[in-house]
Amino acid sequence: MSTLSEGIPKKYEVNAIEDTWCAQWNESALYAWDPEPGRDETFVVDTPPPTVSGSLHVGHLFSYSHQDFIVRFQRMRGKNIFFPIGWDDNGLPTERRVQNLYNVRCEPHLHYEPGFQRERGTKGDPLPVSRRNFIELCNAVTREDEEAFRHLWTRLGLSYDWNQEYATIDAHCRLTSQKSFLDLLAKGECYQDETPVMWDVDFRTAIAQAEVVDKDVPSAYHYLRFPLQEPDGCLVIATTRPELLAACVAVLVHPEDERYTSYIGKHAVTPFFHVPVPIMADPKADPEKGTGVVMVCTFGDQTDVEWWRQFNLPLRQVIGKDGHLLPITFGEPGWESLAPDTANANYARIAGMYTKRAQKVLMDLAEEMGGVVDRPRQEITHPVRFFEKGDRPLELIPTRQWYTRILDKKDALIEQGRKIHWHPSFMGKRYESWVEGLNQDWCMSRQRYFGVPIPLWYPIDANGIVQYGNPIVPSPDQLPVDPLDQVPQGYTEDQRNVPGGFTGDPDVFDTWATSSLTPQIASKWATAPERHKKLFPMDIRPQSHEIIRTWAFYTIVKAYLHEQEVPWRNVVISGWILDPDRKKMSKSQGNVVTPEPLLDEFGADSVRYWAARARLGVDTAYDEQVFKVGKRLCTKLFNASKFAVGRFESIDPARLGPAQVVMETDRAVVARLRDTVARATQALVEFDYAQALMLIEDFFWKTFCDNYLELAKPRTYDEDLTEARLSAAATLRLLHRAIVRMFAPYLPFLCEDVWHWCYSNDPGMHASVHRSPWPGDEELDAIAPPADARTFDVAVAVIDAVRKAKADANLSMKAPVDKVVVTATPELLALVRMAQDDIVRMLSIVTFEAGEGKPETGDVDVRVTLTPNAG
RNA sequence: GGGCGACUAGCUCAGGUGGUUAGAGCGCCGUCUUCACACGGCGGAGGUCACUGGUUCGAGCCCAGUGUCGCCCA
Repeated sequence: MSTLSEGIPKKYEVNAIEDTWCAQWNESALYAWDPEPGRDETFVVDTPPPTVSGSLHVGHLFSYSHQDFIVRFQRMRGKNIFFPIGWDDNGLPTERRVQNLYNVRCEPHLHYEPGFQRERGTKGDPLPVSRRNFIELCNAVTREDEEAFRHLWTRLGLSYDWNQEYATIDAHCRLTSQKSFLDLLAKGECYQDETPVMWDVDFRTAIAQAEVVDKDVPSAYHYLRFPLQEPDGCLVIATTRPELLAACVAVLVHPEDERYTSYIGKHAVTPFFHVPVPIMADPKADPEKGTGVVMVCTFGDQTDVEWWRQFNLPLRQVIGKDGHLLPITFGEPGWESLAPDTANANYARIAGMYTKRAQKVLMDLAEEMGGVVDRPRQEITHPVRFFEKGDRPLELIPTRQWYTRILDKKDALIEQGRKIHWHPSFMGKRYESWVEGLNQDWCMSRQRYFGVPIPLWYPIDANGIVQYGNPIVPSPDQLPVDPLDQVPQGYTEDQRNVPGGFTGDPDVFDTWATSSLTPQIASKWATAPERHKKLFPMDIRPQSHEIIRTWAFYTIVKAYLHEQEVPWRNVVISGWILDPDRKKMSKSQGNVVTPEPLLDEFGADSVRYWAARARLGVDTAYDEQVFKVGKRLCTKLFNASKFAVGRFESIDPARLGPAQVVMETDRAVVARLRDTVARATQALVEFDYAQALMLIEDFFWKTFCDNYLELAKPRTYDEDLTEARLSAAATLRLLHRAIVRMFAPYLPFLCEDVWHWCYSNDPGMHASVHRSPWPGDEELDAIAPPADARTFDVAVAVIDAVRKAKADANLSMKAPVDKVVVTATPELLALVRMAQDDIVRMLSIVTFEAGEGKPETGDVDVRVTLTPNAG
């Protein structure tokens, strides 16, 4: 029910309007997608599923509003809208939230405890829980978190089709994600490899290049003496990671570095551990860096990995998956030492420590011993790779992982990016530079729990060795499958993890492996091919710019690998909301503004107005002033609507058709409307909702309220239904009906309410403004054009001059004017005369003279004689 | 190191294909209240359009540099 069912409300009551229409839209399924119309008539959105375990902040209101402006406009253009919404709940953020909330830790070897309960905020050591209990907690928490988002999205008036709701951990998403993997596996695009991978020691999982960030951190070069094995003497190496000394497998110099050419082919001996390592030459050893001698460890950095492969060096793994130094014994195979006892004694001082601590202990020992440190360390700052969500530097740890081939497709992926329209266009460059910089295939397995399981088992041979090279694939009707819970065909549960039996892959997919399929998830690629064909590729992907390298990139990858298609025609990139000091809002910095109080204080329409003022791609500093401006616009629109509607509502709408618009000023203002509609429409077609809003707002406030309404007002007070009064009333109705529709994508609540005051039963219109047609030429063509398009501007020029005279004399705008003399060229004078009656009545002019002549300044010369003692 | 973007009134921002005295909102100053709105109307002050060159009859807009800030990539 409209708040207006009992008539036009006296006051603008934001909350009543919002509650009414939220409920009404939901009940009538106003935004539901219709599966019948063809692809051309449909507008399809690949909506970003928010990470529900993240904190809500105003940035969400901002970018999600942007999508809705575009969608609501397209809906009014007659498009059948496919606007799904999902929740990205699987992955680390949720796990971390559950760990903190319940103070638990997942221990996969523990048994499931049915009916497990745990108080939140329990203190003490984290409680170990089974994998299944942990996942149950994750599911419970995400359900709550989703509810918070659902509530917020509804309040904000986002026009989602809630029938299409999904969550990236639900059965359909798991099925889609697993089917995608199996499809790529069959195509030969996925492979497993046991090779050094970037590893976060706290989360204890592999991660992919896309999740790595470089951070500048303070460090130091430590200069260590490596005695030579054959002749006397020593080499001095500079290293930032002396704690990896036990993992040293070679020493490298540049082949043309004359200082060291004579050493090439000989052996150096590591300090502390007395392990002889070959001295080799390679151009990648930089003579300018440190001493020009570099030690190769397994593994300190990516170059170590390259040298290790290139020279087929041995593997000496000293860093464990948890980041502590592993127990090792010198003297055993692979750990040969010239002095094993000393080596073991030295290593015992650092075994089991985190690398940072081990470094300090080892260097203290070096100082103590003497002869190892060549010169004082040199403090530097250098970039170190971190997991974007991690706190400790990444290590390179050889582990078995699944990969998707992307390095061999860089050119094709860049080509795909060029087929997509990026808004703003320069964002496409970010995609390209990311693809150009790829140096690893996509590692998509994660050693975590709350994710989509990798749908594979592996046979175990009679000796108990897992045959990873020969995975057992589930049948399509088994999906989604959990290989740790379910059994492959031809096996029984009692064969799990025993020789001659099988084992399930314990890992889950990278969360992006599933999120990269949001188009396929929404279109139901895996289960409804016909529906998929109708929706894919999609029209737009709205998102923000920090996830171009992840979400946009991976989605393009998947669409290409599966169907050699682009996932969408357009990407629309929202900027960030920055704090007033232009810093990024983040929970850790404590500068986050929470959304619900803002909606309480200003109302959804005002908050949307604030979002609409920011162009695509432009970061915007948070400024509460803009909410107030939005609120003011809403109030103005309410008041102007109330007044305008009041001027014509007593007249039968059938008598206010286009044919009644006969006066020149009326026709002239309609010409202005036509121009505004054309420009705003063009802007919105190009996704420039901010430009469109400016045009609409300007027309509404200046042209409609400040000038036309005042100019036409006196005529609407005529007692009889004169031609002049009908013309004014018809024009007011026409302009206002268009204005309400043009504001509707931005201010959906207020506009819907106003719409129901008088337009919801109009022929050709829908009961809801949001399904009514966007104003267009067909509608405006019915009004005869003005004699001259400039009439309105000329009238305003005269009005402004009289207003200025009144203001200068500190008079009320309603004060009578004795005399106004207008001088203009014959051409413009004709226009003045056509607007003369309106001007005279509006400004209470007693004598109005218009004469031909050459104006001293401008096009129209206006001389005003004020009435003495008036006002 | 390479790339991208920004730099316009005190603040936040607009300024299609270069064309007369550069715009808005907020803030500020003045003023106006029976007859939609004081969350309003009207008027006003306020800018060497970061800087230096160049192209042009003419540049905030085009070109080449410089600077500051932010981001992306390595």
